[in-house]
Amino acid sequence: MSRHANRQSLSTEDWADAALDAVADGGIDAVAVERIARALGVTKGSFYWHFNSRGALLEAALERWERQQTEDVIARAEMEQDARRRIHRLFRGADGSKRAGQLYLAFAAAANDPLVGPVIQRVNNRRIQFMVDCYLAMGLAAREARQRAVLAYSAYLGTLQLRRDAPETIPAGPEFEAYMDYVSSMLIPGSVPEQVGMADELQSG
Amino acid sequence: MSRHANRQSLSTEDWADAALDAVADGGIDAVAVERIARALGVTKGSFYWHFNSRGALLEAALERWERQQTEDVIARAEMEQDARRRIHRLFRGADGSKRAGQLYLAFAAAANDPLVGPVIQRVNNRRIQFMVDCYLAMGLAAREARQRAVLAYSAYLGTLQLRRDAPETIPAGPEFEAYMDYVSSMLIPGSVPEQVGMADELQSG
DNA sequence: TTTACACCATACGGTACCGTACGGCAAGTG
DNA sequence: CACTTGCCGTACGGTACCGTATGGTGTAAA
Repeated sequence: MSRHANRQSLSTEDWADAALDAVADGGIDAVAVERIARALGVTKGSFYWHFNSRGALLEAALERWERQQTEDVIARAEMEQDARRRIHRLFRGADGSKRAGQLYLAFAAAANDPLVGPVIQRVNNRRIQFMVDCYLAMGLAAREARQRAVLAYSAYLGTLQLRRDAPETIPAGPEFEAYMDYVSSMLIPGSVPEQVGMADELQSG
Repeated sequence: MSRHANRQSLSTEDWADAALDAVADGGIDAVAVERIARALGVTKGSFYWHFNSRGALLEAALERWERQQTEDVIARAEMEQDARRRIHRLFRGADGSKRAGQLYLAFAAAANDPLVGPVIQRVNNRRIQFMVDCYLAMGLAAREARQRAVLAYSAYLGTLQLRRDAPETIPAGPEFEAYMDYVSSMLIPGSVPEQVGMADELQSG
């Protein structure tokens, strides 16, 4: 077969990656054994040698996604010392990795699935906790840190959704930069919105 | 049959409503002819008398949803003269009607569907435009009105999603009121947070 | 070379869908 | 009373799934 030229045999990681690809652009229902097998150039016979069921594949994909999601957060945290710049970078992430957003939205849409639910719950808690810690590091009180983190993360999720469902509503091109600065000025404390806005105008203009 | 006791025959609106119920708690894939027929106490024979295909039912459900969504926005607009209170009311809507949120999230999750995509795109545009108008009525400049509307609507969508996928992250009970006041203070201009919160407490109590 | 094992193909039974064909029944209409 | 028509049930073919059973093929050790 054509596969033999590239690779001797498939591993469970190959299947999990293919499942994540399927989720990214077809939702969780796209995790279908025969369909992914076709995409990998094999048949079901191969799949059921590596996995016991479709649920096992979904579990493997979820585990892989959660792990690299966690690593992503940790990497983001270690990359920036300044808590303010950490949050700013997080928001830019909503623009950058399109696939990450698609994966989250696809999994979140299937949150009632007993396999998916706990995972996206953990992911959400971890990410919100990450933002709470950022705000705490900026000197905010516990209560306002949590409030602001929840609001900021909500805005993040909503932006993810708008970029997918109504991209034309989000300012594009150079306007997008100004919008991002505006969002930062609203959600990152230590500066009055109007003042920040004018400062940004001066810097970008 | 048992249905005969209640109603002589079904109308297309009955089917569309049943389809919306299915969407609300099963996603768009729950719009299955035989399943909804069972829920209505009939068989496919009835369905294909009223509709030509499953797509036609989905179209009817979408049309119905968009219409009552539009009416909802208009009603909200006419209910409150003060633009500031209009937005405040919108955010409280994220708490109130659970079904509305489920419907939006379910449809949005299927935005790549050629039937669904244009509809949720129109709904999003209309709702954002509504908020832009609110901010304009408050005296904001066009540019900042749009930026703030997009941010506020993003936060709204994200809150919808968090309430479904990780309800424990959102402050509950009396804390929720404080959080809502906090959100309002962040997204509604021209007022110091504490003042808005106390004003609402006085009017509602 | 023979044997063992990892890896995969083929073939099958079962379910949940969609859509079609057609038959039946009650209410109205001439 | 005959006859249409709105509404629905039944039966069928077709597809896309899941999961199982079983056989085949290459590679590597014995």
